[in-house]
Amino acid sequence: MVKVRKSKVTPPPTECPLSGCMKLIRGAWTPHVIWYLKAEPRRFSELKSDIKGVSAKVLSTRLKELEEAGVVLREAMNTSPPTVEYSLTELGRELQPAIAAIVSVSEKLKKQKYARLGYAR
Amino acid sequence: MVKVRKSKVTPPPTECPLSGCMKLIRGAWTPHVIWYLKAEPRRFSELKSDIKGVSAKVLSTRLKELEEAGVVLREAMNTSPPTVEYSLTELGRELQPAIAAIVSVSEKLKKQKYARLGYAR
DNA sequence: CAGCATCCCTCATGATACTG
DNA sequence: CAGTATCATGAGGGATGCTG
Repeated sequence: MVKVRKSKVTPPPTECPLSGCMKLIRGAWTPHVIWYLKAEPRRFSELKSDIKGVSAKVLSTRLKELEEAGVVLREAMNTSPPTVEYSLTELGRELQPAIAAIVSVSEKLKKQKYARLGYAR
Repeated sequence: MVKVRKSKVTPPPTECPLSGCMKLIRGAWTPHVIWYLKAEPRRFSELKSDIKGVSAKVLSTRLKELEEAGVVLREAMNTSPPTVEYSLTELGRELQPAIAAIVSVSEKLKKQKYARLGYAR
């Protein structure tokens, strides 16, 4: 009989903190949005062309979710034609390094994989 | 006429590095797997009970993907009954802080939101 | 114990068209 | 420009049952 060992990793306090994490980065394009907002505020259509392949509907949905979560700030400018600028909130900016770290790891993994397969040259 | 400003964010070298990122953390349970492997190797059924709500099928799929990607190491122990231990590779371990950072931000956002709504007490 | 095979079903995404 | 409405699709996920 194999005994199930007790996990040494403490589970989150109330309910899964990872759930919150998942809600934040849910959606295929969420990392892209945060990525492209890192340097400066961007308008809707700018983001849409920054992020190749995203549809207006999905982009709009993500932006609304991120705004609701407190990651992104939406600011309608009183110009003609009307423009809207999106930017990262202070907390939103804290997500940037995390995403960068994941990207970095995935880059290293890619290289490692090529080497493993002998595609090094 | 509104001019579309050039983005100052450099797009990834060859093709979207964020795609690689997405592939890494794709799947609802991927962060959980990495989270629960951070301290020590875990067996399949241990992980399954660590991660409440995950099905064997999905867990198995994620583990296979992560192993294929080079994030997780699978080691079959020659015991009876057979046991299999999963652990993080060196690069896999680099993902841990990133996930922790995202969790941290999501916790802060949650508190901020409660405060905003007046549920502070 | 450690999975794989199957069936089903929901949700996110994509495309298209339209509005303020 | 900055979206919303509607429809169609399909991949990911859950449940169950079976194998080595």
